[in-house]
Amino acid sequence: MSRATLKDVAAHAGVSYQTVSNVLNDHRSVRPTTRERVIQSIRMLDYHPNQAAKALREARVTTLCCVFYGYHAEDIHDPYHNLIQSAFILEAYTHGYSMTTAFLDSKSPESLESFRQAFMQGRFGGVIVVITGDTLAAKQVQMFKEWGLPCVLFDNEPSSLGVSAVTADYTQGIFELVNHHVSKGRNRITLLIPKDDLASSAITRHNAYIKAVQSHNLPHHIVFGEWSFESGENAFYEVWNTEHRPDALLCANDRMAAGAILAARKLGVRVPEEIAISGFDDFEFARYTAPSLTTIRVPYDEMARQALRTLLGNLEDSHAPTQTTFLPVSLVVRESS
Amino acid sequence: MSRATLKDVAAHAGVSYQTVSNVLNDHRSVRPTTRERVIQSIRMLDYHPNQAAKALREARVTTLCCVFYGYHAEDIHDPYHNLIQSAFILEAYTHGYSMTTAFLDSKSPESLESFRQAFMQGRFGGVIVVITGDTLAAKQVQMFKEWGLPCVLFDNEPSSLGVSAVTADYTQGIFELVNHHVSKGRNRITLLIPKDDLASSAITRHNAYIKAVQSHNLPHHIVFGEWSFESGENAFYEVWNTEHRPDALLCANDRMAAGAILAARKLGVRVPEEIAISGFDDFEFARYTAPSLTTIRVPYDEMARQALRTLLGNLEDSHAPTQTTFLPVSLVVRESS
DNA sequence: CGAAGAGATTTGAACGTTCAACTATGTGTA
DNA sequence: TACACATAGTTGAACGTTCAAATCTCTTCG
Repeated sequence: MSRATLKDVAAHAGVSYQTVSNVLNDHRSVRPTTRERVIQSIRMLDYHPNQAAKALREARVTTLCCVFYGYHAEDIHDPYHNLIQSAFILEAYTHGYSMTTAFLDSKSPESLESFRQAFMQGRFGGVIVVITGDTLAAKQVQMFKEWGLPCVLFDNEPSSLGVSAVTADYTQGIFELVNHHVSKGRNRITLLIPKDDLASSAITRHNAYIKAVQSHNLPHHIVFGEWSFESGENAFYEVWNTEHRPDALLCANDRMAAGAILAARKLGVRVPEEIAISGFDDFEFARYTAPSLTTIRVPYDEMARQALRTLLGNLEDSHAPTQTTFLPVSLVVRESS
Repeated sequence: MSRATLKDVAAHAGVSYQTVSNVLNDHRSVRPTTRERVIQSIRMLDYHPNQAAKALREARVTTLCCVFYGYHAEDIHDPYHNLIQSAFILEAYTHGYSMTTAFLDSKSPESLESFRQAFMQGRFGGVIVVITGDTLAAKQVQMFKEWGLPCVLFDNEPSSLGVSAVTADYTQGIFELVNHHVSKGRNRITLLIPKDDLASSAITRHNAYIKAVQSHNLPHHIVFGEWSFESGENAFYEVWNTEHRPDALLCANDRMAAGAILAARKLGVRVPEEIAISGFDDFEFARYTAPSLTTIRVPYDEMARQALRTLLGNLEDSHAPTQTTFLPVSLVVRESS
């Protein structure tokens, strides 16, 4: 019933347990015939090396942790987290690692404490940090470094934190989007973006927008929301009834864009005839909206895989240089523009 | 730099390492003054018991695994998985357990093999299995039992598998929904539900629908889809142009209902005047649709917590009786009906 | 044919914890 | 005073693995 150990395999193959270990890690040379015999025994006894013992002896954990910051119950429906998390898990698997998840809130000291405890207990050996809209979180990342917890930032530029990061080329995406709207004859392009809680990825989009419209000698106009569907809906009502009524609304994510499209329909405003609306993410529901949503496809899955590989690199060589990777994004034109 | 161990604490407090262990597990009696001294030392040295060593000695893993079955890349956007997974993680945390995730496909032997390997390596000590639309998966659950892997089924009735399960009272939900439609004067109520890949939760909804309409002496009519938004859209086109044109379309999940609502709008069919449309789940986007969606709220988060507690119960006492828990659901009436 | 040296294999110790058995100390009872 | 006995604390072994050093077994060559 209980699982086979090194010694069981050794006894079965008629060698010492160290020889079995040598075969497994091909550490010291083993005679081919012996190796074959040991491998046979491993198969027959269905032996699998005990991870706990390995971790104890090697002082190396093969579990990683994905940290979601600024994660409230309402955010739970967001495909964003789901998508990247699955990508982490699958990529970790292929490298022989397990993946755990933690939800942190920079305003809750207890959540940080229980996280630290888990780390100190050796439950995971490295983290990928996903910060969405939690500006205080960056300080805690600094703390991770002090703890000696290897760390890679996801979808965030590390500024001066001194940690590696993987993100996408949002500047490129915004430029493509603005160019697209301009090419369709739009010249009153408004940006809808969250005001508070500006994660660095949002700051990047904000700055890129201003540069992009300026490059076409167009005025910039910004209206503020907060990432949610409802906020997109409200922002549309607000922006439609001002002197700045735009002919293109560039929403900083797909959810707000979906809200704006609904608001337009409720007001009887025709999209894209009277106003073009675009999103940012290219989640599944961008195809559901009526009209379907023009947006920027962000390769979150590829970014996640890259982040995981970067983290593994840091684990192997703790003095690896910190690096920031930018992945390209692409414009997806649909009916809404 | 390296972490404090039992011996470090013992040396600091001037006792033997076993005494420290006794304090931590209050196993043998320790004099209050000594206990206090040890606790002080633990604090000062920032000691945290090493999980790997604990797991090795106790042959007990404090990591659980959440298994998603029938999980294809396209399903990744589904709030369903996201929601329950977060609930698992949070509940596990409060009990001192970590949570991993695995994606299995009953048609892929490799995925099963690498999963088994992870289990044999002692990466997790129990699983919660989430099967959506993978009829072969049930056989693999049987296999888990043979491996000695404690297991709880989520959102699925175990039929004769002999494992515990947590699900919701879908029969109640369907009855409430049908009664609601009837109370609004509807008498041609059609069900939209997947045909193949019938997870037991879908079978339950299917049977409940037939009983419910029969209880009102109404005819039953069923049209088949496959859980997705697109399938809901197509099903609406199909059902609208038949002799069986319904005045209420009861969709087996929210996504199909959202698709149906879009299709109705595209055809210029007024909802709910000409036809009522209802969903099942009550995910966030049920509020996004135009009109907003009448649906059944399924307490997935509470179900997840319950499933995790059931699993922990099985772990503590491996001879605990298998039990199936049904949680109540509730009708949420919105504009679409 | 004996010694050197490489190759193959074994033994001992350690990782940090818990369990079992053992020793030392104090407390009440005959 | 001597004894039993609970209480407090200690030491030794084990969990399953890897690393370091030690031993054994061949070749190969002077």
